Amino acid sequence: MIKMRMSKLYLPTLKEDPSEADVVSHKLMLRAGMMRKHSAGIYSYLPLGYKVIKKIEKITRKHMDNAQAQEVLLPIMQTSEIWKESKRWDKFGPLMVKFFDRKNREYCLGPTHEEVVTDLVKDEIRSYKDLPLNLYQIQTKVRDEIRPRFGVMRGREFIMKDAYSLDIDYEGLDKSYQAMYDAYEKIFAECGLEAVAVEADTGAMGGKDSHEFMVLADSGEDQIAFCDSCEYAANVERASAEKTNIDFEDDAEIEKIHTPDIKTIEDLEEFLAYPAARMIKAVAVVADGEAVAALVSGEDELNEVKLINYLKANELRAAEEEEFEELYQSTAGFIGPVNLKNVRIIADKRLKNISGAVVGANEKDYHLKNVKAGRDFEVEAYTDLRLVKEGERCSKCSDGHLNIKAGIEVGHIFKLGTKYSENMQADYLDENGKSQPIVMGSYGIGITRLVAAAIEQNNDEYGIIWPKSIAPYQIIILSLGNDEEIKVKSEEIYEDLKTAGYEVLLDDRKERAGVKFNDSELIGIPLRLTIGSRSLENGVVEAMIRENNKKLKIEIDNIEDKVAELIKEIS
RNA sequence: CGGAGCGUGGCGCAGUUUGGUAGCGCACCUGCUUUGGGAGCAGGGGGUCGAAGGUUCAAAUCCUUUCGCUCCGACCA
Repeated sequence: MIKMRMSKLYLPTLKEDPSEADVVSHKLMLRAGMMRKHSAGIYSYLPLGYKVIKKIEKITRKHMDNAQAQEVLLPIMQTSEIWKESKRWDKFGPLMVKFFDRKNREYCLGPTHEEVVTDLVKDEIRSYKDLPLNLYQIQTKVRDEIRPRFGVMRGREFIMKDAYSLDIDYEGLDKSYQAMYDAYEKIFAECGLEAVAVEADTGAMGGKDSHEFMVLADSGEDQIAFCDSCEYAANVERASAEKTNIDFEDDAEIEKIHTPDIKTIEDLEEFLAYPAARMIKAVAVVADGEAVAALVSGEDELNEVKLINYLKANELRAAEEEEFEELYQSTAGFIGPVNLKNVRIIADKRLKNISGAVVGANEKDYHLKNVKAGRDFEVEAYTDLRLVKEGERCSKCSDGHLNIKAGIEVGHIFKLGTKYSENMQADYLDENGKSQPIVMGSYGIGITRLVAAAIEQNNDEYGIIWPKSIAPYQIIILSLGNDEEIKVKSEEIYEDLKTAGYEVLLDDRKERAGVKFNDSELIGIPLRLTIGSRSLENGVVEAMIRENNKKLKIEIDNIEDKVAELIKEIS
């Protein structure tokens, strides 16, 4: 058996917070010697960090295998052809690292593997008898993120478990999807994480249903709306709330008003003494090069994801200064829907019957009041475009209200449908000998992000507190002092516990007690056994449970039984 | 890409405003003491001050360019 003595372990811990980190998991992963940065969003994992990763991978494999998924390993280097076939070469665009080989053939480093899987199975799967199938892998993904952040939370290189289900029809997909949903719940639970499934947007993956698995943490980059009464939980990108339409029942004629240098809703509220609900906010965005004005109430915020989905656009960005003139014949701060030419106007459904509204006049320093929808302007469509807010009424049940919390997306599952199989001609023959596209799903878990999420959820002022299922070691033995008897006893206990099947780390370094105590807390090992002259005289060692930092004396004579008992109690 | 900030021994920082012999703490090496909560004393090693160019008798410090990193916004596991 391999001896893991701390004197030989490559574990460079840091006493001070590194200046490059300011999120707790990032700081602790560096301080605990789990990893080191190579470049922005790219890390080397050191022995301790890699051990945790392997633990999570093992748990993931177990539940994937139990769900009848089969592990494969797909190429990291992928030809541009398959991406062009699926029509995502441009969609993923700058997110992909692209390069040419010596024969001038173009490749990318795989940011995800839908294309490869579809390409792989399309020649092998000929009949409905070959389906269903679920293939998964655990592999490094490369995405040239716009902004890598928070250490391993948003890296440019990260380890992901990705699975792809292949079914004959949507009914089969529903089953495959549910199986993955269930497996995910088990995986996160076994990793000791509190994760919740929420309704999600499908983004660049496409498809219809989608759930994200979120670990609630203040440092999370996602906002999630939860109903306090029913089961409803959704990413705010998608969440909807019950809001009444706005109508001031005011038929007065439209009127132009001078509003010098009044550009924001707040300024207007003050200047006109009208509530924000009376204003219409027109947000100028350019979607795939096309000018769009999105209308929401002055008291609401535009939800860009909802807009992009309505438009079926690839890219959405705010209009630039010059574009207000060129594309909108308007001016920043005074844009409005009345007489807005050659611009697609999409409005939030709350504005459907609005009257008596105030809008920009498309002229510097002027607004229009008493504006009425339908009479003074037309829109292409009324649809849900607003971002939900804390406390609003739930759209699923009548009596609940929405709470908004931050979360870290650790898993995401998609019902892809036939988008890839159709674009890439992955067909099978059904019972009637008729060619049908394979119905697909895709399922991801960010393994390395999960490590960070686990730390975000389990830490204190002293360091990491690993849930025992993913801890790099379950037990750490501190051997204090230079006394020969202590060294011998420590070795003995160490060997016994190893033989009993535990993963044990022995701190045999020539360090002072304080250093050992602090390092053991920093690296978050669930159970610590301290062996020193003070306790040894009385035939006991001191145990400390990292979870609650409680200490107790245990007798050396029946140490194995006592350790088993303690480990069992630890979560 | 837009906005903000930072690059000085391995790590954390001071020094830059006002140009004039590169410093502090931690870590590291040697010796002695200490030894259950990040030790003490003594001695020691290590930095072309992110890079390039310029101004100057003289540049970490002033100017120009450039690269990297972090944070705030749009992307995602």
